[in-house]
Amino acid sequence: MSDARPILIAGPTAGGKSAIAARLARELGGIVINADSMQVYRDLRILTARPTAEEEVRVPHALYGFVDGRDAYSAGRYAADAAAAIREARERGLRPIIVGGTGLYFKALLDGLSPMPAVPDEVRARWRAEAAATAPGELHGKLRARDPQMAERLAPGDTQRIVRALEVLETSGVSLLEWQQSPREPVLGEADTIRLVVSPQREELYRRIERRFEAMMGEGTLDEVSRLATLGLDPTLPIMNALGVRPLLRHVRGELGREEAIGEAQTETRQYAKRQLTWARGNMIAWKWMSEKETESFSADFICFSDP
RNA sequence: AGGGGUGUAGCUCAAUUGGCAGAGCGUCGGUCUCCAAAACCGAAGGUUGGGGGUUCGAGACCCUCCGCCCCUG
Repeated sequence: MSDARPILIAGPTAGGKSAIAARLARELGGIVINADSMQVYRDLRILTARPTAEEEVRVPHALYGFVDGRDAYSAGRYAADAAAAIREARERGLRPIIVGGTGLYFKALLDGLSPMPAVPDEVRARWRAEAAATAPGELHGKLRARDPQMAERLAPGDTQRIVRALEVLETSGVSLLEWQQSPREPVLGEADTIRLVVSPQREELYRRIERRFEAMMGEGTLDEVSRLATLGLDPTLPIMNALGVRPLLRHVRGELGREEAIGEAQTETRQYAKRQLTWARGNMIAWKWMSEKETESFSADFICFSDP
């Protein structure tokens, strides 16, 4: 009998996850399912290191490049989309290989998300506008007045979460804390998965990040960023926060030299990789940690180590 | 070679003209239940180029050596 458990592959950006996922999918008869918050968008294929069209032909892929950059995707939508993708993979007899760098998306799959009210765009927009217009501590004060327990848990400068708490409270009349305490329903049981964290040593990882960004420049990422610029998107949209977008946009506008823009983008990427590793250290303790190199010899006896 | 300038944290620069060596960025660590490539919190880091002198006290003033920059020949 064959093992059909989904394989989850997490780890820092540029660490070599995608290559492993594609190889496993090929060898095990699987489908690569995205777990990356930026690779869901159609725009910026090169900059977000999304698989090429040829790769998607060679091996089945799902949840890549299917969201418009004008939309704000979310962990909640991901949990639903990934559940559907896993279901469909099983119907097609394909083993799910879920790969990506977004820790929260894996958490949403394994722990589930508490049910949350749908916040109307109007409410969300109003609180965000208020957040932008007031001093950082002020918004926290408003939350403390309405929901002291929730305010207690949030740093006064953490505008994003304060806005979230305020919008949920306003639309539902119930504290976000209460919503969060309601039971969560995982998409996948941890025991029914094989989980890998792939990462080279820090120094090697940083070298790879720097090399990869140079390669992206060579592949024409500047063109896709220029194209993005012409869309005139709201700068607060997630796609506009993709690593490298800000410095490259400034370069396209002539506000920043090419080398400086590259340097800033590489720095952003290193910082992100560090955050990913911090997340993984704290949240992926029961995962199998390995470098890309270590994975080269493992696929044959894959089942051995993963099935103690 | 002569003249001028400059040297402070990994980088860019402060230090009320002699009175406790700081900031931003970077680096490192952490938080995190629906924007997570986000948002936020914290920490380390210095023989102030070297040596000598003046002074109760020197990053600052004096001497000297070294490095870098500019001008002149």
